Amino acid sequence: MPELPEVETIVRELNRVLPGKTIEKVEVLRDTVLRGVTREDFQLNLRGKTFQPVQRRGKYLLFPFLPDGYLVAHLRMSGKFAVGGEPATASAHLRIRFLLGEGKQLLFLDTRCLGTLNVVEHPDSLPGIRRMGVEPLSGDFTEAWLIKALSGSSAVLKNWMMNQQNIAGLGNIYVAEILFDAGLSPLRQASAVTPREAKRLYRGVKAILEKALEANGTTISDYKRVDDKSGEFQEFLRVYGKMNQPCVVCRSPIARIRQQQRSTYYCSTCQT
DNA sequence: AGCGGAACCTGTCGGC
DNA sequence: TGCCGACAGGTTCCGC
Repeated sequence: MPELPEVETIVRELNRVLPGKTIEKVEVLRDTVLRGVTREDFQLNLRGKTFQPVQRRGKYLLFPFLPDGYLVAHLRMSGKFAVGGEPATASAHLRIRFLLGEGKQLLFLDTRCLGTLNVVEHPDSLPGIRRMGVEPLSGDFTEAWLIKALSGSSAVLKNWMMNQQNIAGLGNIYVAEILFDAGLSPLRQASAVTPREAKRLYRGVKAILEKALEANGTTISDYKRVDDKSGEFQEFLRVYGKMNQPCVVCRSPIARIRQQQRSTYYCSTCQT
């Protein structure tokens, strides 16, 4: 489900309510969302902890606690957070409930149960975070970096963009939209992308992510923000999910192919 | 190194 | 109506 713009939107919304709130009780309704930590340790570690500002790294949410330790969450395909008033929430997909006092609560819901929650001393103890690539909205992400990184890879361009060890936080929707924006075929070899093309790609990454962030992310089927509102970027999608629909630029039908067991949508005329 | 396949789960949709 | 396969904003492990 969520990629960088969705996770960043959720982080911002959690930060409007969570900091300063203290966890009085943790209810685990589904053990399997806990990774590398037992239910007992999870509850013991978090009880009494006070939330600080939430952070994001790639698609991970980081909840730091003082004097040390982090709750680390990954939403995978269908995970969601919700902040509720009264504990009347009777969703069949409620997996973890954090009671915060005064009737307030933080809920973790996940239809498919692929999402994960973890408690660690430091986020880098998780390989997925330790090996995370550059943050595309940070100053570390530059044209020069992208040109060099692409030239040193033997991967196919779509796969390279999806790899979190290269650029952090991109996923199936935004890679499709970025490659369309840049006019580059998802089937290209990364190393064959010219510096001129890499600059287009760089601008595409920035432009698409910034616009998606401004729109609070994309709601296709069930992504919901913390307050249960939807994102609006789906109004701006040009290729993702548009199989056989006319390309907005050249009117030829959008193609769907398979790459790494995922659907890739693109215009074979505009993207070369 | 990088890719395909399978696995982790649940739900929905389209076709027969 | 019911069954069955395909598909879904993700990641990881295994084998070639």
